[in-house]
Amino acid sequence: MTLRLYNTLTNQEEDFTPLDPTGKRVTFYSCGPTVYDYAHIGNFRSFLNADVLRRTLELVGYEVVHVMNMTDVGHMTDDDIADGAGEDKMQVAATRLLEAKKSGNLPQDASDIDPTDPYAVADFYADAFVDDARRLGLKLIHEADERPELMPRPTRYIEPMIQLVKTLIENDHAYLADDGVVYFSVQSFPAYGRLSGNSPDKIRSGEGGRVNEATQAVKKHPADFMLWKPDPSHVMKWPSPWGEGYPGWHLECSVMAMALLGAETDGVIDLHSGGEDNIFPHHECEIAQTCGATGQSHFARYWFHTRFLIVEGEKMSKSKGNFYTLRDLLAKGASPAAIRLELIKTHYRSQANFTFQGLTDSQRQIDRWSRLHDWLHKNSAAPLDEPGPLTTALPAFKAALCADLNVSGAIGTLNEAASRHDTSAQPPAATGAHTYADELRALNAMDSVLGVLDLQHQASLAQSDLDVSQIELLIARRNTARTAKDWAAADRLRDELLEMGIAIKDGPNGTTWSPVVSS
RNA sequence: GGCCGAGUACCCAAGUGGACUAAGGGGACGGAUUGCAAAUCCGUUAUUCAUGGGUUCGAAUCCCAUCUCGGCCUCCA
Repeated sequence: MTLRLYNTLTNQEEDFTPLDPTGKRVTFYSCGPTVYDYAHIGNFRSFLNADVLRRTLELVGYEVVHVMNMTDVGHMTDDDIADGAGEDKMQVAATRLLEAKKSGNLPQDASDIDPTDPYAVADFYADAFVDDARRLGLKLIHEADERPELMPRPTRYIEPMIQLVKTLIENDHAYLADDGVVYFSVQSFPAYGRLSGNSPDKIRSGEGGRVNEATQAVKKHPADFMLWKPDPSHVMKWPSPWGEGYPGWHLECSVMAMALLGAETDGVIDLHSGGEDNIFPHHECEIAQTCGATGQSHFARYWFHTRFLIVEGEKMSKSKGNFYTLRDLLAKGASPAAIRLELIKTHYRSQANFTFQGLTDSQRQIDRWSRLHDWLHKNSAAPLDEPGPLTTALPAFKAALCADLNVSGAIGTLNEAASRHDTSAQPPAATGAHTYADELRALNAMDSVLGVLDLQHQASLAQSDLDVSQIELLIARRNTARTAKDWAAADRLRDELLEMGIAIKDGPNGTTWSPVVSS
């Protein structure tokens, strides 16, 4: 089945075919997090969509080499290209950690880090990101346990960055300006603007309100962007032919993608993903740098961008109080599986609205799929006269994903099939050659892309963090009261559990419980 | 000012010219079940797709205009 994907480069949906002559291997680079702070759920929507794309590629039979960087070079808070004004971001992070340490608010796992060491700060947030990403089921994280090079760190690629800058100067794509900074010359690269539509003649310098007048003057064109800035005062700095300083922030992706994925293809890779804000300037500049050095017509052949997430109908911002990290949501009792589903269920090219209602919806959805999974597992030996509904629906599920990752459509086909199984009853009598194990396989194939059932299973194991014995004691006392028909006492115990954040359900096979999510 | 998206039921969200008398989930309502709830199971819930025109035998889907919302135009996923 051919995957159709929207390519930002051409502004249209295209058939996806990899560069690999055998048509099997796909090279995929994702712009990952900056590690100056905890990643928020908007970041994770982008990373999760990349994960869904990667899993879809695998479902249809490709072998994916997926790389995601973790940006640990300390950029500036007002990082306009020329000047790097403002504070060093790594310095800001360090100060934040130092203050937290003084006030005793430092997270448990950070109590022994040295906030004055920028590498330690970066490591701290990088580790936090890996933990978060693991909880949300990013497949890449598990691979990176064995192959850490799949999650490269720019600070370990400074030398090839310097090499790239040298090459660009030799090719007349870059120049050393009067302020000592090396800039890329956008006018030397006619394709500049192809990805974003912001060609040099269309760019209104300073329209975004963030450029520095003084630095614009030394550049040949206002859109020229920094490749190397000498600055001995920067927290993270390295020697270079242009003085001690730091690299331009677009450089890392070009260098690491070429080194890890494009070594045998002259720096050309199949797929590159990021958030919509990466289109310009970040990815535009990556293309210019990379192609300027390789002479190839393409850097990535397909560009995949996820739209922004808004929260409760509004742009997410700290001042509105709707800014959430994964940790914030977990603290409110949301499960990683529900968060994952909530973040992937809206088409990646639509703006998604994250809501607590949606989180509840997603959790219920997952509970139903889990119940179906358990039921199929329990009855896996039972025969079916014909291929079951999930088995029959699997091609339609794949087809939906192949239509530019129509996750909602795919979930629709799954639900339609799922509703044809009555999980509250025994499987109907049959004698055919098919079995419920086939149905289970189909469900698992679908979940290999959605990636929620394993997370849900892990979460139910992790509930042992709660005081289970206390909960079970209260439930036992309540059931004793119920047997004695002491309804008042039973209801009091139920309320008590609810106050602890535990909802209980009396089923035909006894009482079960689950944590309540609060908004 | 330039470029790019979006507006489908109470909410989330598919569908992008003909099997649409518009998927799926949540909610709500009715029924089964229950000490009462919750959960579960069954059923019902948009003659209509922001608005106004147009193209067409046929439009939620194409075109034009209008309104509304969002993003990018050198911090940002």
